[in-house]
Amino acid sequence: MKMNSPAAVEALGALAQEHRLALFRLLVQAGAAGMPAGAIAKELKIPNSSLSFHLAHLTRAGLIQQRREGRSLIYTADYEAMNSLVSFLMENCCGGATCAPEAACGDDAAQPQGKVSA
Amino acid sequence: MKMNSPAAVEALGALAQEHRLALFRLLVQAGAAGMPAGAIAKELKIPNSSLSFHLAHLTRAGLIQQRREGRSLIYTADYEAMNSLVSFLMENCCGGATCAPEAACGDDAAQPQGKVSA
DNA sequence: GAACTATTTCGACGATCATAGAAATATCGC
DNA sequence: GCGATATTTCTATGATCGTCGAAATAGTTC
Repeated sequence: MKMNSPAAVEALGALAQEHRLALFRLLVQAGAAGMPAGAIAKELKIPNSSLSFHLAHLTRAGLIQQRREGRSLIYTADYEAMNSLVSFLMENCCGGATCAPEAACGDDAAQPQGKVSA
Repeated sequence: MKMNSPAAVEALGALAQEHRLALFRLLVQAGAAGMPAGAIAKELKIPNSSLSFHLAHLTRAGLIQQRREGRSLIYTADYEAMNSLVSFLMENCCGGATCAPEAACGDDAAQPQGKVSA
């Protein structure tokens, strides 16, 4: 995915909030298995309506994705977007000197290993 | 540097703004040489007062640092803070599977190579 | 198709943020 | 100390954001 300034601002803004940051990190750690909205709300201890607002915010920013599974909506972190964001932030780091691996995660390493009560 | 949730929220919030993001990336690319406030204002085409606001914001978030050089204040990106932030974001990525280099930039690679009119 | 569960949308409130001109502060060179 | 340059603080205004109860929507099961 190609990252640009407006998209990066949107993504960073989405992450710049306590609940959304915790939410995103939760999904990052959950791996490809993801988590249903209800479980997230319970984990983060916030009302469903608030969670929904934050989920929509992160989704709009392209940081997480949604899939339906039964009557639950499962959310997963978008590792590609995360990597793009990080790469964008570090672009030409240190004036072009080769110094950053520029991050890479999930593209082919995100195997499901978490528990999901599906 | 140890990163925690409030600090990460502050850092992300600082970056979640068009001008500040451009400013930070400019400094990231400027390397250890950094840039004086005036040059930044000219580069980003924003009023001094606005720039000062944004510089203070990024400084408070711990993402940039300031040093005096003559009558100019030189700002530099704090690569360590940037790396900490990225690492925090990717912590236990993919459920602990080894997949991310977790970023590294500047700690010993940020050699001055830009021009500074000192 | 009705009862049930999971999740989202609506609405209203208070709080925080971005902007930029004008005035104040700091440093320099003489 | 004075004039000049560099940067910050002050101040005011409009805009955006986070919260969460209540109602609405979507999907499941029988």
